[in-house]
Amino acid sequence: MGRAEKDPPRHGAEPPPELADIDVLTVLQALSDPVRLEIVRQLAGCPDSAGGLACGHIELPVTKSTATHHFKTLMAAGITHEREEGTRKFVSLRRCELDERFPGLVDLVVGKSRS
Amino acid sequence: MGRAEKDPPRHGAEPPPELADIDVLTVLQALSDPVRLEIVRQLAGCPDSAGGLACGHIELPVTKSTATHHFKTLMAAGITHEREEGTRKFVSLRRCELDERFPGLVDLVVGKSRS
DNA sequence: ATTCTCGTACGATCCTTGTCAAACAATTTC
DNA sequence: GAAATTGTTTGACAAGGATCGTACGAGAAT
Repeated sequence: MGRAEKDPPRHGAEPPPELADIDVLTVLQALSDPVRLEIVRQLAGCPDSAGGLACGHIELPVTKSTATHHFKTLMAAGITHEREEGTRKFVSLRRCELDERFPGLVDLVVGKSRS
Repeated sequence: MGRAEKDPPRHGAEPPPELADIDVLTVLQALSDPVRLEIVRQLAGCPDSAGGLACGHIELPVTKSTATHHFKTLMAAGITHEREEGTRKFVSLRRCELDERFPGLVDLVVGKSRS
C-alpha cells in the first residue's frame, strides 16, 4: 500500500530535540541515575572522535533492554546523539552543544572537578 | 538529672557532611526534583546575606511535611546548611563550597546560562 | 536460505520516592 | 498557663521508573 513516508528509521527514533528547548530539570533528571551517568562518562572519556561508541561496546551492569531504555532517556534529554549504521547503533555525547548551553555540566559529571 | 550532652538540637539534625565527601550523583539526584530546584533557586536569588531564609518564608506547592522532607534531602546532599533559632529554622545555600567543589553547578541550576 | 548478531518493543514486577494527613514537640506570645 | 506558631515524625498511599525476560525485527555473515 501507499508508503507515504519516505525513509523513517524502522525503529521509533524520535527527532533529536534542540538543546535550547531543553530545561535544566530534564537534564538533571536524566543524569541522576548511576547507569546513565556511567554511560555519559564512557562517552566522554573515549575515542568517540569518529561517530560515538557502539551501544554494544559500552559495558553496563544491566540487560540490553534496560540499556535501550537509558539510551532513549539520554537522547530525549538532549544529552546524546544517535546514529544508525546497519543493525548497529552509535551513541555520542553532544558535547559542544552541552558545553554551550550548560557550561561546566559535562566536566562536572565526568569528574573534572577537584584537584 | 545528668545532662551528658551539651546542647544537641532536639530535632534530629544530622551532622552537615563535608562537601568533599559528596559525590556528584548524590547532588544530581537531590537537584532532580522540581520542588527542590525551586528551593535552591529561591535560596540563590534572595537576601540570604544574613543567615539564609526561614523555611516558612519559602513558598512551595507542597505541605509542610513534604517540605521538611525536601529540606532534609538537600542538606544530606550537602547543598544547604541549616541553622535553628528557637522554633524557627533558616536554610541557606552552601554557595561558596558548592562553587568550589562543583564549579558552575549553582549558576546552572539558577538559570544563569543562556545569553 | 539459514543462522547469528544487535537492538527494540512489550508486559510484568518491584523498589524508590514524592505526597499528604494527623499527631506530636518545642518555642514564642498573649 | 493557654494558645498560637513552627517544624518534625510517622504511617499510608500512589506514581514513577528501573529492571528483567521474552518475543520480535532488521541487517550481516556463513
